[in-house]
Amino acid sequence: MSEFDLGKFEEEAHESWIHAFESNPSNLEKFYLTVAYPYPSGAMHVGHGRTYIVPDVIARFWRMKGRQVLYPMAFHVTGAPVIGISKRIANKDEKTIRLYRDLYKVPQNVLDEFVDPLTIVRHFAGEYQRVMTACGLSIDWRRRFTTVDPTYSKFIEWQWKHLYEAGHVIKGVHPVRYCTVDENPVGDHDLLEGDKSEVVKFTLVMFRYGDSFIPTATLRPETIHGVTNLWANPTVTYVKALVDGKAWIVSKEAAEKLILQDHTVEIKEEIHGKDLIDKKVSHPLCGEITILPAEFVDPDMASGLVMSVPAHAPFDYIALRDLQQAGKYKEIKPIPLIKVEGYGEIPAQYAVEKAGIANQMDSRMDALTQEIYSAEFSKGKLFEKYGGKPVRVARDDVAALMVEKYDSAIMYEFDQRPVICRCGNQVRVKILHDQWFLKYSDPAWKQQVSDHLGDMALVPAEVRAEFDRTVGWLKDWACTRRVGLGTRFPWDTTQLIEPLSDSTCYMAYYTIAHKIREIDSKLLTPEVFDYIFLGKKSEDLPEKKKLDAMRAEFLYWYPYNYRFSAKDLISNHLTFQIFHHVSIFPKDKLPAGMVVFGMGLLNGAKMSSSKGNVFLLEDAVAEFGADTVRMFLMGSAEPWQDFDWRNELVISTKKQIERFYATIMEMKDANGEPHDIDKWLVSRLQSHIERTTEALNNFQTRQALQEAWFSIETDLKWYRRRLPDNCDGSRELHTLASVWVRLLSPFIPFTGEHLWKELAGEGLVSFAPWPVADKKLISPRVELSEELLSRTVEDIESIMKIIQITPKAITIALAPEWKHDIFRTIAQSADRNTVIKEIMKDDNMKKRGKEATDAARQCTTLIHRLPPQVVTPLTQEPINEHAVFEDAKTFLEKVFGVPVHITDAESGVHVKAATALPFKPAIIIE
RNA sequence: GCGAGAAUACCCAAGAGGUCAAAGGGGAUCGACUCAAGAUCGAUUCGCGCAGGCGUUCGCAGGUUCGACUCCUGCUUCUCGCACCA
Repeated sequence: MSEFDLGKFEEEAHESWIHAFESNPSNLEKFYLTVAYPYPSGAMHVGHGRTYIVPDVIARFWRMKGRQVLYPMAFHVTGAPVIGISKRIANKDEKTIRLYRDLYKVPQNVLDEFVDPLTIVRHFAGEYQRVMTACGLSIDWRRRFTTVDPTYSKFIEWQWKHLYEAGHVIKGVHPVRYCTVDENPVGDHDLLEGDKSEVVKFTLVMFRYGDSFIPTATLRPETIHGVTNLWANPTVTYVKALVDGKAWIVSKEAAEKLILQDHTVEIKEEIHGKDLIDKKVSHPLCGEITILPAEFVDPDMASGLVMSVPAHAPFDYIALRDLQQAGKYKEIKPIPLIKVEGYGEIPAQYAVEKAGIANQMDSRMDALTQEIYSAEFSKGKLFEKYGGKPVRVARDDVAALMVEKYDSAIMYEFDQRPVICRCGNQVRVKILHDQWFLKYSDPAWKQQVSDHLGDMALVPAEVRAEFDRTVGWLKDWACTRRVGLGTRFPWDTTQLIEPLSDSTCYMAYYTIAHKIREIDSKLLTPEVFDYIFLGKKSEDLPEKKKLDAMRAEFLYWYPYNYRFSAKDLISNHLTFQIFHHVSIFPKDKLPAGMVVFGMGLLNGAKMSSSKGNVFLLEDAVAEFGADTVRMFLMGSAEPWQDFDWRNELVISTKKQIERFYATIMEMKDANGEPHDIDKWLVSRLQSHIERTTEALNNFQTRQALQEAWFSIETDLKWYRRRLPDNCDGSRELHTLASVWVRLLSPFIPFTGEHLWKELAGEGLVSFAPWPVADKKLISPRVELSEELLSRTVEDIESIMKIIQITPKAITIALAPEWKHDIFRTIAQSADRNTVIKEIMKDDNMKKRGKEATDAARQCTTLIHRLPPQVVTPLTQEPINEHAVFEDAKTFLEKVFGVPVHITDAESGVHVKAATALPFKPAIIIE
């Protein structure tokens, strides 16, 4: 007998699996599943393990169910992260080098090569494939590709041609967060501070000041009619600069910002803030006004100068009031221009006084400003003399008018500051030109996506709401980049296609990936792909025979059945791919389903490579064995739940596999004659088969393991207890072993292959037929009898525990026939309130009086407590309780070590016998 | 802040109005087998009970119902997402 040695099983299986999972179109029905391809910039940890093992278990399950299964894998290497990594390594960044050298265990000579970004992804792509293979993933590796392969780029170009022609790709101008030191846009994850900041759009209202303009930044251009003065900060240094050839006065900071926002700026002279105070300025829409001093004016906020509307802005109101209380500028009065219900004549005054705010420093000022702003925007209306329009309309109208006729410009600014880049520099808003977008905001496109989403199978069902919301929420997506790896953008080859945007239809590419390599990428025109994927014929197609083969391959496999991914991708990748599919592919080739995963924890904390809180998958496989890792990951939570990796729990998983191995080895040679209890074991096995199958149909790996592993094990324990003395298991055990190995082999395929060979199974267990429950072998009678017996044993045990006497004998007294009648009547009756009356009408029962009503009440309680799958068959055809206990008498005596008597309750043995009920005999321990 | 989901005994977790003191697993404790350890098997794991029972529980506070772990409302806490990033 061979020893349990996972390492050896792995070696054997790998040998037999070479090329085994390469999958081609056939007569069988297909099952195509994909998983989000990895970006290989580091080593795999156990969290990655689950991402790829769940689909593998499902793939193996469907393969055994007789489907032609395709599970492909590729590597996403486009984008910028790896560029940053190589730069950091080139700059000898200690932290990065430590991560790669010590945690990921990259040999020094390889690490030296990492100054080239492509080397990094090539190295780790190789590592990924090696570790994935070690985990037993049944991947068709012939189809492997990377997203920088020339043929893949051709595929992307084809795809984008279609998106462009459909009007989904548009060119625009876009304000972005920009670091002037890095000379690059910065994403949220690159920010040290201000990661919640948003870019807001200010209108610069241009006041005339001598030969210059003073631009004041506002979000409320419609309030121009209520401007009473400007605010300048007397402590700040302003500059006079030629902006696009015109003289502007702005803060120093603003001058720098304007350069990034499409203006030419030439600074002429500095002007001290205090020199602006009391100067006159004018604007055609409000006439001549004065510049007043205010320290709240922030030079780093937009232009550094603001207009004052004391009637509608609490800050302006208070600042003016403070000055007036000091006896200055008494002649200035707030000019209201917006009517808003519930805020009196002058809303800012009303709100400030109502809140009892004493001065500018009050902490409630921001909230108050926000309140007035919202109230006026949603409910406010301009006075008739200013046009009478609602604020929400007037705002845009006035802004447009100002830009058109009164020299106004737009200035972008953050809604909060500071915003600091990872490099420590202040982040600015920069306007990017020639920025291209995918027009996800297009309502018609959204509608197509929503419609298809409704037809898709989403697992678990709860994620549907999040998908729906994402489709509604998506705005235009900037889809070109200036740095990184990737495919050139066809309409501006200085730019690259953004890495999420090149990963939306590659599931279709898998179907042809191994064949398209044979064609020179220069020949891969859009017409070639039109033919392969859309069946569009055109003249002069190259390599027609090969194209036909690819077309056939695509038609066979597509659409994919299920896509697997972690839930954090719902709001981008998973939704994007539906957008792209509905735009390019015909209806019958659209994605069929998705399975969304939960996240992984390590010892209760989030896994994070940068924090060092990772356990490498390769180390886990080496330490515990691939099957252990697989079974642990599948059994610790359902795929969509978060899971937690804990080494001490993994160890006990390994013991379980070992126990399974020992049990199968023990059963494989069993060949005794079947006993009564075998019928029970076989009957139970059928429902375990059914339930395991059902669970895997629904991707419930944990539930499936529960059924296929623990339920069967529990049954076997009872079986062994019930086996007569000196009896070995029967030949039925051999059948059970064969079924059991197959049920578990999607989870533990290495052990599965080994045991399958031990059982003399045909071929590989990976391709063995999935067990099917045989209804004929299910015997409810037998199961019910065992249920009665085991319940009674439990009862006896629980009584013995309490009474603490050493029993000399046990008597089991069975309920008389008339109690069975009552039990049946109650179980079958619809109305439990009147059923007792019904029963008592019977003369036979009347005679028994209280005894009968008591029995009826007890039966009612009992029926409530028994599961319906017990009650229903009992009412249809009662089991012969006497026979059950007589047959099990030897067993009972063995268990309890005392003589067991079986008798009828009414034979007068004991007063306690009166408590006997159907399915619940009275127990007398003496 | 906004959107989506979650909260069950020592831990993980099943549970979709009466089958619930609540499956299963883990851990722990006790016992059996062993010279011993490991493995395996059995028992216990909310409290109280010398007869199969009773009492109190499923984040917190209310509500609906004859009856709620399950439905509704509010609150608290946690996870994920909120974009130009894989």
